[in-house]
Amino acid sequence: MQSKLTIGKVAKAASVNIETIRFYQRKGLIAEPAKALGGFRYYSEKCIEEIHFIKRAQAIGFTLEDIKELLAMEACDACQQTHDASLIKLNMVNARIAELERIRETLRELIGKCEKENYETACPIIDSLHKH
Amino acid sequence: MQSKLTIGKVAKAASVNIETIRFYQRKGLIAEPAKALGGFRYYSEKCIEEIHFIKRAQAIGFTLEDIKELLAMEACDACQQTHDASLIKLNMVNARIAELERIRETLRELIGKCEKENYETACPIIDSLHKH
DNA sequence: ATAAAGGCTGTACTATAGTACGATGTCAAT
DNA sequence: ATTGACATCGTACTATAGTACAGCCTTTAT
Repeated sequence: MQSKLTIGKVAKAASVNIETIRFYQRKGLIAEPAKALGGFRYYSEKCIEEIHFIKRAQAIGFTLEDIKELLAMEACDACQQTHDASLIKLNMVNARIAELERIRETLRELIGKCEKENYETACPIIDSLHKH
Repeated sequence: MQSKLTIGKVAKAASVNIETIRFYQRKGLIAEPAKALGGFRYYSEKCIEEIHFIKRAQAIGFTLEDIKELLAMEACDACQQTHDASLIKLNMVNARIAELERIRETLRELIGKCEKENYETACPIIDSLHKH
C-alpha cells in the first residue's frame, strides 16, 4: 500500500515548489483537500495531473488567470469558448512576435553601425537613443 | 522669461506620470535636483531628454536595469560594452521570438483541430492539455 | 521515546515597471 | 490675502508568478 500523498510528495511528483501548489490553491486553480485528523491534507493523484495541466497551458502562452477560465470552460463543456480564447491568445502571440521583430531590426542596425565604425567615434547606439 | 520647470511640467513635456519620474529617481536613473528655497525642486530641459532616452531604450527591449548600465557605459565612453550589451539583448530577443513561434505553432494546430471537429466531440484543446 | 522531517498558517519578500494617495507645505493668480 | 493648483515625502498598492520563512504542530523513522 502506497503512503499517503502529502503536499511535499505532490510537489516532488509534479516538479514544482510546495509553495507553488499553495499559491495555486490560493488563486483558486486547484482545490485544497479537507484536513484529515491531525491537520494534514492528503492529495489524490489527480492533483498532480492538474498541476501538469497548468504547466502545459502556461507553456503555450496562457496566464494563470487564463487557465482559471479554461478550467471553468472545461467544467461546462464550452469548446467554442476555449477555441475563442485560444484564438485571442494566438493573436496576442502574433502581435508580440511582430513587436519583437521590429525591436530585432533596430538592434541589428545599431549593432551593425557600431561594428562598422570600429568603436572609434561616439557610440552610435547611445547616440541614436539621444536623437530627437 | 519662461517659468521654472517643476516636476509636473517635466512630466507633461515628457508624457509620463509624475510618479514615474520620482520612480526613476529612486532607481537612480535620473538625478533629483537640489531643493530650492521653499522646498520645490526645479528641473532643467536635460531631464526631459533623459526621460526620452529611457523611453527609447525601453522601446528596443532594454529593462530599466539595463538602461542604468547603458548610462554608466555612456559616462565612461564604453562603446564596446554598449555593443556587447546590445548583442546580448539581441540574442534574448531572438530566443524569445523562437519560443513564441513554437507557441504559435502549437496554438494554430489546436485551433485547427477544434475547427475541423466542429465543436462536437470533447474539446481538443482541453484534451491536449490533459494528455500525459 | 525521541528527534528529524515534514505539514500548516499567515505574512512578507523577489522581480519588473510603475501608480495612488494622504498629510503637509508652497506657489501663483485673483 | 486668500484660494486653488501643485510639490514633497513616505508608504502602500497594482499586475504576474511565484518564493521564503517563522512559529507551531504532526508524522515517521530510529
